[in-house]
Amino acid sequence: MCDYFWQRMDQNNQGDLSDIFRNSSSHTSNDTWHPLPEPAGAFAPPSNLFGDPFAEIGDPLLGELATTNYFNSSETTIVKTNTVRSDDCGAQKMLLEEEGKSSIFSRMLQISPVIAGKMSAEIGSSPLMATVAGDSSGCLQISSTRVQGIKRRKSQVKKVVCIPAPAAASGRPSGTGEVVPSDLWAWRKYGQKPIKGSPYPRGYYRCSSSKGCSARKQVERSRTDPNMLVITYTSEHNHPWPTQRNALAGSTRSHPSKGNNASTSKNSPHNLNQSTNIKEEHKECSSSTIQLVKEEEAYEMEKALVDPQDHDFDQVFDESFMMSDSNQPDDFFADLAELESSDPMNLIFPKGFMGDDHDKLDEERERNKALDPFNMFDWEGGSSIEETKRGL
DNA sequence: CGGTTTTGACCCGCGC
DNA sequence: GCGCGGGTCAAAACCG
Repeated sequence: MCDYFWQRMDQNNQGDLSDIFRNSSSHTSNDTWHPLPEPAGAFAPPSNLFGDPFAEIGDPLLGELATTNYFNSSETTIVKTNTVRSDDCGAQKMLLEEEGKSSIFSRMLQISPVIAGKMSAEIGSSPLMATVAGDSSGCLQISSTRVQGIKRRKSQVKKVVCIPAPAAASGRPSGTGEVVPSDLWAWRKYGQKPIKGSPYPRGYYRCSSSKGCSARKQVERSRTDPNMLVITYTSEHNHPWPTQRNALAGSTRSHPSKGNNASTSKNSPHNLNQSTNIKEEHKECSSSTIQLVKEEEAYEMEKALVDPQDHDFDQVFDESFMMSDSNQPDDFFADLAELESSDPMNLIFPKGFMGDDHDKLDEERERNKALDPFNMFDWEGGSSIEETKRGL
């Protein structure tokens, strides 16, 4: 699958997926999807690794989500309509017309954290608010949205990620009852507020990986679907991904399972041992939803939504992924090893984990299963995994 | 000791 | 100007 993918990436000089990826940096507030003249190939290293994580890297949270069977892609479809509706994130969402094919985006999301990150970045870089979502029916929604009715103090870029809440009721809540999935960034909670109209409070987090980093995120439960967490990323990181969490003390205090080692090792992205159950848990979660939203100033979404470029966009994805299998994280990481180390994921995965030795691929495959990148998506309710599984 | 979470107070933008 | 609601601050407590 991945070979096919990369081959295509190499063969197509225009109009292919890489073009779409690469378009992120070229988007202005008015342009639409269009290929760039650059030759295709492996993804270039993020030009702004220290800059906007939305634009190039993609948030590790998203990447981790992307590399699992989190989406049941075999059941997903791309939906294209001209419907505009309100979504949970306070934005309007436009769905894509149903293609009757497996979702390119879902496959994309399973292919690579990098790709998925880039994909989300591309969508997010669009002047439109873009949403990639798998709804409860298994449909993956690719949406262009525009915030309306959201009060904003300043003009700022936001990215909204909607993910299934890790069994809030049974999960190991923090002191305020919220279960927050952690990503590779170190976040420090600095506030919590009850939100009008929502029974669930909103938590405010800022990046503690680096002093001076202005990246922030807000975590709240969806008011319409309490099983969903809405994570809003604001501002940007001004530093690369942390190779190790610097947050240990406070981050584990609320864990009732603090007696075991997981509570202290969970924060290290290199410690991926505790996750078979987590992986299985999310495999079962076919109704998951990811929504990537990048908010910019008001934009004419309607125009873009009828733009013929969209068709090319879909077609490109279809061509690129029709041959792909849906559950190839292992293969992908094996293939990924062929990529240059400029990939930001190398900041995350130990070299061995990336499968740099193909001869040992098979025997390591089983082991890698336990090292599913999703494991880094560390649901803080580690002790509640079994409860979560029972709940599903 | 250095990191976190918690939580009430404060600040700010917006609508009336 | 005032009130409301959301976002942030900062002290206290907690944790490894």
